Amino acid sequence: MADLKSVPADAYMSLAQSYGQSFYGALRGAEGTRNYAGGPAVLDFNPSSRDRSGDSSDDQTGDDEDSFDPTKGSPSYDNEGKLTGKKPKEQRSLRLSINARERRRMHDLNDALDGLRSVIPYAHSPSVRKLSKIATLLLAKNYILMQAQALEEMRRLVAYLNQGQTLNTSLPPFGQSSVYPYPGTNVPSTAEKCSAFPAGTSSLCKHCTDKP
DNA sequence: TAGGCCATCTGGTCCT
DNA sequence: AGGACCAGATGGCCTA
Repeated sequence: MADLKSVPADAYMSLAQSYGQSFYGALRGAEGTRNYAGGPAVLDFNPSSRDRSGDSSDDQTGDDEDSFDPTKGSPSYDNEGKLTGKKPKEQRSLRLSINARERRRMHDLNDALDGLRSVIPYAHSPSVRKLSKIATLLLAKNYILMQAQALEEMRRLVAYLNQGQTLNTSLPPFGQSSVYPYPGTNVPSTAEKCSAFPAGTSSLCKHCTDKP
């Protein structure tokens, strides 16, 4: 907990602001919402201001042009509203290609996050909700700090054993590092999840924010 | 039903 | 020119 306390609240606020809308919330899972393999993805993104003759790509390849009809679309404009040289169909094709690439990039990012989840001390059973992205990152940071502290502890112990030096007893007993995300168990309760956040309360934790 | 979390699309910027 | 990265916007799903 100590490490998370070290993260200033205004840092969270600035992060929240940078993400806009409601980025922060409860520690919750999203297994039910992870459906990018054929997920919804059919969005009508700001149709009034953009060149969107067809719907959005909703497959993995990004080359879905079934609903695109260049004859129905307006002429090609750039982001300043100026006409561009590319035909609408070419523009659409390019856009779909870019979308697919971005989708792939985000999938890679999510795969990396899954890998991170798999190595941090958190319950991995199917009955336990998957950590959110932000919780994964925060707990990973916790875990790294805890490991660093444990390593330092071991070094001191080795030095003591080798040289007969006095142990620095200010450190907590081995394995009881204050930065360990959820001490004592691998299956955190809501309160334990809550305690992983700064100062005992956090806008990151719905359990905290629901407190009176 | 509101809020949280997410995937996706999109345009902008930077780099190769 | 094309790709990578980023952030904003949007809508869907889920939970309290």
